Amino acid sequence: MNHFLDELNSIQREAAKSTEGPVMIIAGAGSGKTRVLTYRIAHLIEKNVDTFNILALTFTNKAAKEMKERIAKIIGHSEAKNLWMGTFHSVFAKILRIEAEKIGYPNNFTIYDTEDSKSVIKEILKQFNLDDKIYKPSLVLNRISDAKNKLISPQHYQNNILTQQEDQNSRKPLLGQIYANYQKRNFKTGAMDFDDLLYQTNVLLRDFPDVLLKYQNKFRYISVDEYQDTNFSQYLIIKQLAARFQNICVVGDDAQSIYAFRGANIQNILNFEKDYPDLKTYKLEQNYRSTKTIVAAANQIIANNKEQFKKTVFTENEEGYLLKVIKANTDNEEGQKIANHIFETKSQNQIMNSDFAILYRTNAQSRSFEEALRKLNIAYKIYGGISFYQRKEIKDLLSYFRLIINNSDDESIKRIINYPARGIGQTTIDKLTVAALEHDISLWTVISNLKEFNLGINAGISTKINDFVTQIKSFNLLLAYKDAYELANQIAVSCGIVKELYNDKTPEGVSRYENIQELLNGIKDFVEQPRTPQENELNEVIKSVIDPSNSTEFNEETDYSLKTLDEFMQEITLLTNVDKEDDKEGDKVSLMTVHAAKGLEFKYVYIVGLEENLFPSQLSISSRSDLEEERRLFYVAITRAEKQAILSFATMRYRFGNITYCEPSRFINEIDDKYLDYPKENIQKKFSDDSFGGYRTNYLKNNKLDENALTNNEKTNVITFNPSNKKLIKINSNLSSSSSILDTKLNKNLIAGDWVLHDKFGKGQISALEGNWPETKANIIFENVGQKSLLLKFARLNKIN
DNA sequence: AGCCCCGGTGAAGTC
DNA sequence: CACCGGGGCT
Repeated sequence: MNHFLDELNSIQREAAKSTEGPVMIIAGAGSGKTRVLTYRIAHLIEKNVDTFNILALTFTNKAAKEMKERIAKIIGHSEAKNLWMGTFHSVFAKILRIEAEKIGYPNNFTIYDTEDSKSVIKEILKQFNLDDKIYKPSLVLNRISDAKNKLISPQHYQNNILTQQEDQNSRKPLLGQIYANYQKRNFKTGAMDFDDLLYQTNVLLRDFPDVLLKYQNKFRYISVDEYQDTNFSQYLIIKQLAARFQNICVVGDDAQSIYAFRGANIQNILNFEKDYPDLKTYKLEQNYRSTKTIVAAANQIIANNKEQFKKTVFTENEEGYLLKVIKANTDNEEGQKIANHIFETKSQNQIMNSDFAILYRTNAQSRSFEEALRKLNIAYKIYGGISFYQRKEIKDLLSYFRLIINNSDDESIKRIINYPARGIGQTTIDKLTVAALEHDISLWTVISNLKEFNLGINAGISTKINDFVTQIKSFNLLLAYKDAYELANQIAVSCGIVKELYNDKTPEGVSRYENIQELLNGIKDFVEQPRTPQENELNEVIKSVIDPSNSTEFNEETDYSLKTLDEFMQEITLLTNVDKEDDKEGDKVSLMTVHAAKGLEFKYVYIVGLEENLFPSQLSISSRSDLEEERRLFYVAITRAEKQAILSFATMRYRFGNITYCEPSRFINEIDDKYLDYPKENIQKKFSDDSFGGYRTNYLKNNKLDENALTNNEKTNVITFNPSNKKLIKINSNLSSSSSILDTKLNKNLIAGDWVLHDKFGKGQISALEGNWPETKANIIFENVGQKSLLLKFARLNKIN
């Protein structure tokens, strides 16, 4: 039988065998990096490295699970079980559960998701009496998140002149105080948000050298997948842990870094060499996934980026099909054309639905594809969107679980104290919240000692609150003695959620009821799975904490083999929708965002909505580094394809309830014509007189714009009218201030020979005009900067005499 | 306390 | 268009 390393090419094999010291593997798209990483770990184990000493960080928990299974197949299940594998968040959440008390958190701390975090921020804004239109909760949270990912503490933040200046300029001078208050509150309620899982790990490793040493000794061999997507906080954790043995292997592709928006720092990979001068670098450049055409086109796109490692991805696969470009008039027509193309490709080549993927920039684009596929009876599956665990009914029930595990979890109390309705209204909750704030205690302390506070709550409502507290306490006592399924069931029934949803016979109600059942079934599955050794280790720590101290007499009888509800919660809190997906159910076309497609591959890949302001997104266009990230995203999209990539765009689409006109994405133009299959006129005739694809055209009167026929939306948004083709044009209000629209409208009257003054380029003369308004380009010879070609609709010109 | 309707406002990507 | 929050009504 072949040895597993024989399945690798020579560079892959060298990389896999290079186990000692710092290693960086730059892996081009489709170059088999997962395989290398997997075999590298298998090889370590074969060399008798204890699995207990291996840590592998992956991008999703699903990836970790798959890798573990592959390793188990090579070296055996009992061995593989001991490996620590998972995402940064899940691995360090586990370590924090063990060590939490050192940094002042309870071991059973709650993990807040984004919704919880925003709710905390809203409350702080209320307390500080701040306008949530200026301090938008999502913005505030982003700012806090950025700070944490850069390991900037609240104190540090408030003392830093730079951050203070930035916040002054953005009219949000109190952000530092909000940040400090946010951290204080969460500490008090025993809660960590996603960023805390990394931030607090850093605090732990910084302040407790003995803990650092313990984990340095434990994790002697560390590997990090998708290293290009790590942020500073993650970078530092790795650096600290690897400092003693320096057996650190990072794998990544700078060309596929697409998470800068959440703090990922491409410099981590570009600078890795500086941290480890005796680093060994391997470049995996042979692509095994895609055709020559796809690889060539992808290389050409990425070459437009300045910041990158030099590498040459090549393939020995066949030449393959050209990249097909599809033009549609509307978003609906785009859906139809793509669905038809899938239909035809299938019927000609006997291809499975699951060989097709439709990738879009934003989740909101999925609608037209769903409709079109449904019409043709093609099965599809949407990935992403709202995750199972984010659904209201699921979060409601999980909030009961959370509160039972950690009584201090204020967010959960607020969520469920009156759900199902038990007559505890907003006025009452406000009174409770104020009391908690005044005494600097958690909501739970207030409601469980209600009679000690004189809150002016009438006797009837007080009884209801006490009943609620009693119920939670009774579940609390059962936590250590019932398995997760039994207890979850009991809670779901006796809190009234099951009854509430059962009585709701609307389709939504039925679906919610089913979701609750699905959750309970999931818990049953969980209970039936035996624990891994790591889980056992964790379990012992946690059990000692959640066991109520007033019932020590039962300790002897405690059955530690029970899988309890708190364990279940730890297991699922950090699962993402990607992790929960089960790809094996049915043969379906995949619909997902490009981000979600990272790491996947399909025979036929449709990259849709390739329009300026959509892909690349509007928000990226003004900054070079953001635009480069969009380009990497496009690169990721194209390199998912094995046989053919199909690119599509629409010339108009509905956005914000308005018709907007779109231009084809610059990314299409960056691909050489020799790789593309499209009729040339497709691109040129952007504003052709094609049918309107069902959109309204009745705003004309005597061939002129009839203002009265515009919808309110159209009126309030900035709309101009193009007399040459009789169409409405929405000018994006983000891009042009209202004054500049007036200015540039005047440009319409300019003719060759006119002298103009430009804000930046100074004085110049128009030598020629080409194209019809609003696409008119002017060739202008400036006195100081020479010849420029400018689009009149954008250029800020003033005519001079 | 709870429901409904209205209007204002807002869509990138995610652990 | 879709969601959310506020206000008014029951």
